[in-house]
Amino acid sequence: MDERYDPARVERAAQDYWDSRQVFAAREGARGEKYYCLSMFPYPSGRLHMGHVRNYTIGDVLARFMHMRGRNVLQPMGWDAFGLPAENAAMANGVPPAQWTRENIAYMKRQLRSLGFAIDWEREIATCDPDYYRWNQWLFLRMLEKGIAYKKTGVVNWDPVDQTVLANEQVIDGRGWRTGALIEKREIPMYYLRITAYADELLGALDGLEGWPDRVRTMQANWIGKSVGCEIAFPYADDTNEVMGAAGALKVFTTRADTLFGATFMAIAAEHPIALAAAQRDAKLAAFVDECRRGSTMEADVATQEKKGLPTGLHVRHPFTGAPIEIWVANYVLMGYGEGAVMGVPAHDERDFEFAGRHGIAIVGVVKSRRGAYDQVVAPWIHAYGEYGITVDSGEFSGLESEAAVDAIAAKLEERGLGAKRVQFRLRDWGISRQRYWGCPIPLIHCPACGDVPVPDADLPVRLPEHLVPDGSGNPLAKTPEFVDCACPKCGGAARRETDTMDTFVDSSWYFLRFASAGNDHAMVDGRADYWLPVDQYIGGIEHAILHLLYSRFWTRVMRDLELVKIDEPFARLLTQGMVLNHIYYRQEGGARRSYFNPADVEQRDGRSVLILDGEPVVHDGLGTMSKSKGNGVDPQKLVEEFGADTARLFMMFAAPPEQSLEWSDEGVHGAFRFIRRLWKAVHDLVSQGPLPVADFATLDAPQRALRRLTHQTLAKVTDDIGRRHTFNTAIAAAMELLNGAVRIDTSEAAGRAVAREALEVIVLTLSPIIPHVTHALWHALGHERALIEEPWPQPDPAALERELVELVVQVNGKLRGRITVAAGAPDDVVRAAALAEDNARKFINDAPVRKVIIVPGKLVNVVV
RNA sequence: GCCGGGAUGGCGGAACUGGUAGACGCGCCGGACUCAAAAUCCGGUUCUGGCGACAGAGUGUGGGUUCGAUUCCCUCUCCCGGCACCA
Repeated sequence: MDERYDPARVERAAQDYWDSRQVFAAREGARGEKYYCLSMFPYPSGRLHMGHVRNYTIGDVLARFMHMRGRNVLQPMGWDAFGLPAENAAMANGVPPAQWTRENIAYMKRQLRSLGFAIDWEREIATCDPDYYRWNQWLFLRMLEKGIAYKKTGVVNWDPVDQTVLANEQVIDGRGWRTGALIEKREIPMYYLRITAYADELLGALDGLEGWPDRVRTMQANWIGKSVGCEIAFPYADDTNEVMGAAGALKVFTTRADTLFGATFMAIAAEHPIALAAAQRDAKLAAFVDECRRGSTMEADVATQEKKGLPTGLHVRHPFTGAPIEIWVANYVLMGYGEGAVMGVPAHDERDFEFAGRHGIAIVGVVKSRRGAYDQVVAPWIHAYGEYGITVDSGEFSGLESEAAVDAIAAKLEERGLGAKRVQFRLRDWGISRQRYWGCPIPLIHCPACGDVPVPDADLPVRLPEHLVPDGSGNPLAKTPEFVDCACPKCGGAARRETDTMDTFVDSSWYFLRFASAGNDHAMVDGRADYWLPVDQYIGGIEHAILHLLYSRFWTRVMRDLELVKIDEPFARLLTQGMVLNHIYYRQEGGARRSYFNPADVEQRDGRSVLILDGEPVVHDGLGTMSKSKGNGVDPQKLVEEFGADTARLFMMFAAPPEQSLEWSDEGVHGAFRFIRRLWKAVHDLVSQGPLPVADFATLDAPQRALRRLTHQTLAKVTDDIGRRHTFNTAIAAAMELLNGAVRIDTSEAAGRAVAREALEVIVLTLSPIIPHVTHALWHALGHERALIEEPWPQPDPAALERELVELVVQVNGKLRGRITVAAGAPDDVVRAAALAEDNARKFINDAPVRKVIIVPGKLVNVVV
């Protein structure tokens, strides 16, 4: 054994061993119970960053741990390879997205390999490969047949200068990132997936996902947002009838039908048909509708913008009193949600209250709070106004509890055909059309004679041409006749191919199934998926808590209903890793464009941030997730080259528990390296003292017994920390303590060496999932023939854990005053007497009468005086 | 704005079910080794007072429950994630 720890040599040797024996190639039915361990696959942005290292190390630790516990482990890896950054890179460098993406994949794969992850690379997939995305297309056609996929219009960000659709990310303060032009909303036809048809099931099944963090389940439940309420139709008054050209009614949805008699205005979206009709004869209104059309489609922007509204001069009639209620156009009402209209009840809804206050609309209180006594609803808004209570001034419904009033009003509305109880979800259908090049083509053909015609299965995949280079003005597919021009599959006439591509969330909604059916040319999934699925442990960033995970749950159910898989839920257990954060710095360029700078290139000078290169200031934009678009990623490559993969892995796992977000800093990386070197030296020193003795643990002296106890305590703790708690940082800390104990033991005699050896072996075995390379070498050095990866996980020896004496803390009135040592398992009266006799405690008891003594076994005694 | 999460020494963090606050590591200070430096090893390190034994304070803010609160409840502040076309 070398005296010096040489990470590069050690890591090459270990990786060669694993590779040459195909240790991580998973086979269906081999070994014990299956364990499918999956980390979210990366977008191939160019280089790994520390968030990836964190994510994949967590997965690898669990995969290797379970391997040692005898499970048949599958840990695959692939590439979420379609998406916007490839198009941006193409615009910047003139390189086709396909080439850029494949080069990135090659580089990042080398990086992943150098980190020594126990991945079955035979199952690797990239979503930009036709062999993969043909099944997106195939399933989309099945959804179309079943009515799960359908076409309707949707709103997009339109850049009028570039004549192109922008992603939300490309809209900065309402302007296009390249052109700086004011963005408009534009309605275009798109394809949608009917996820709302599964809303109830997706919500209900959350209860059964016990292996998921509560916070994720809560977020999903809130996102689906089931509310039971009432649909109410307000018949048009004569003026509205006239403008709309026919009699009708304005429909709204409300959860507070009990406040119906307090409705003093109606608010409709700018795109609502009544708003459009009214705008035709009112220039001011037309200008306002136009203003609403500009600006962001993002909910966060809509929710924070100043709430504006304008009266239409038109009215509806109250369904019970017949009183006229004026219709307003409001910028906070969204056409895409509910009916695109809400009833305004200022007395009992905070947002309506503010709106009414600003526009001088009447406030009519119709519910009296049960607890808070208030006579009248007056500014400022208080919480009690919005509470349930007893209805007043509500005609025949007065004097009811709110809950009863909702039911009574709904029943009466239904009787009159003016409404009914209804369930409303916040969740909207999933729009999957993207007006972009680098994605999976939607397999449809538009024929002037036959309409929208699906591409026949036999013609799949519709291949994406890979040589195009986008220039920022629209989708290059639309300008490529070889792609667009085609024959109609039905009539054979000239037709145009659909040029929209699919949302990349489609790609990631089922990749975990394809890993389990890798290489099948004839089917999307096969029986192997039934063996491996569901994923036993899924690991990924908390930023995916809603969209990706919800879409995957939905897609899996669609495949279940098509009898392609047998599971309902794709992921049995979920670990949501916290973000790795770094500072964000940028400079404003032309248009709305910002160029970002890596924090490593920025320094603080006289209290401001400047670029080291030119000394000019940059704007600090807080902390954020490491990402390519913000330029704040940290490449692990230097770390691996300088200290090795084991140090990088150990440091990352030691820095914080996995679920916690983490501000990046490489302070402390020396500590991780130092620990590995200390462990190496400890093993080296022990084995160089001569042959390792066979242990007789029955005749140990006190320090040796103490070390043995520590060894087995540590083993139990590390097993629990890795296997149950997933707190790798505390597992590592415990192993460090054990090493501190092991190097202090006297090894001049055989018994001491035996106890030290046992301690070192426990460290090597239990840390092997985290630092697999160095432990692979050390295991051999400790005299073992068999490779560490083939060893089972060790069991603690209960006999080693026994102790005769325990130390208890003595408190007086809850304050720590002293310590006593008593026999383990001593009866309460003995413990009590010892505590009352403790010198320092006695000073604080000071002859006062003892009112109570609380004994927490093995921990403390609290004397209350 | 809405939904979810977080805040503990100079720094990362520990305290798992309400029971010793600060494990482990970094940094820093002192010492050993060295011609010297690096590396390594030993000791110290929440703050205040005290030579010390020890005492007082202390887990973002303000309140509450409890014999006892970092942990439970309420209020506020700041930070992070998501908000449907970043992935």
